[in-house]
Amino acid sequence: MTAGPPPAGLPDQPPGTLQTPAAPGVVPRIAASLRRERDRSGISLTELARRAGIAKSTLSQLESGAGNPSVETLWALAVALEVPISRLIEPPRPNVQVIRAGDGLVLQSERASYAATLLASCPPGARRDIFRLLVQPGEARVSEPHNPGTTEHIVLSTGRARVGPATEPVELRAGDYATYPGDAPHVFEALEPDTTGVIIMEHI
Amino acid sequence: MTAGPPPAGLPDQPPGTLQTPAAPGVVPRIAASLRRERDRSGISLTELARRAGIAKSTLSQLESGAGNPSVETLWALAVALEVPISRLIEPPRPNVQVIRAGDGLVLQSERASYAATLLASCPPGARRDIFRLLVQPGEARVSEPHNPGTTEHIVLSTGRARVGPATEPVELRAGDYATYPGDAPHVFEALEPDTTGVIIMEHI
DNA sequence: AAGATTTGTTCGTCAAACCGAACGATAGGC
DNA sequence: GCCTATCGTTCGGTTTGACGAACAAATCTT
Repeated sequence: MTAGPPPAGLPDQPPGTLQTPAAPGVVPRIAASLRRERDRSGISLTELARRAGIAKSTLSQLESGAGNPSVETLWALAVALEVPISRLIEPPRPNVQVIRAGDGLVLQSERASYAATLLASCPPGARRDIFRLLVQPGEARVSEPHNPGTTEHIVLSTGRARVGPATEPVELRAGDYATYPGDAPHVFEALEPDTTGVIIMEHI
Repeated sequence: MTAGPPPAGLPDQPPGTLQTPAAPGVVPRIAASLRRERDRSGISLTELARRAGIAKSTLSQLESGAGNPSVETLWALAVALEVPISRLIEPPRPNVQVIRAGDGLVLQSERASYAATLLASCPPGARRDIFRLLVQPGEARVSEPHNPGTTEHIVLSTGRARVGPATEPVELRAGDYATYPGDAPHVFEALEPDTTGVIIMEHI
């Protein structure tokens, strides 16, 4: 996105994520994230600090919102918590799903040759969408990049297809599996009639 | 990727037991990322520092590898560069990864009639495993409950199967999708030869 | 009930992240 | 030629993040 002109100044939004009117500092979010993830793993503050190799006093202050940790500190915490660091920094993934909730919703392409059925939309807590694909040979379908951090997984059920990053697609046959970044342009082109598959879109 | 991808933001360390005295790798990666992204956007160091609202001396040292910036600093830079912050911190994710039908780590059941191939093991941060299934008719396979909170999703590719909670399985045909709790006993029984499918095990 | 652990917090110190200014270097403009 | 502008780097000074120790409160032992 953003071929947009660099509007002289204004340090505004988190890139690639949504905006919140009153730009909330990064710090309070990190504080909340640390709390949340630590609670989730059921581990104590002392123990987490020990595993991360940082002083518990530091962690205490970070969780209490006084902070602004260095990347190394935050990285160590992310490792110890076994979460990607982005989950500590970036705002909780907004529901910017292209698809409205509802079962069996079919996303018809402009061309009728491409049909994606939403099987399980991303519920709160999970971070993935699951689609069933049914595609006919023809022009390759080029997908625009999704949210940053998105990863796509494809398992081809039947048929043959050229799949992957627009720059380096690979050919898949029935049973083959491929994964690639979903936040870069990518393609899906059926090479046989009634090519079917499953796509898991994972939002890290 | 038979061994899980380390992509989601953690270094190559075994989750669970780790002592990270110093986080090696993070700072140089940030240095490289900053250079790269700034070059890509074609703006000067001075200008970037101005837009990010930080001293150019700071940015200079960061790009030269001396550093360990605070998150706020790094965030400001990510905003100014119009990239998600993860692009500055995390190692570039690998592009396409393919597991051909027949390849991959196969989890053989006691009975040879059930074969599950691990396609994408749950990387730290993500919370799902993806399997390819190839099952022959015969005795139903009963899975013991997994971790609490686990949800299973199944998309049947070919064949026919009885799937679901042990108490109330349903019959699926090619293309059908089902989801059910994975933390309760559940079954999978192929009703036709060479029944194939995809299982997503989601660990909330 | 008293002692022993473990919980999370607060305080003083040190190292370093950040800043502003000054620096030599390179590239136009008169 | 010289002057000016911008490039990126380097040098003191200030701010502050991270550490270790000491702290009170809760929990487990004995």
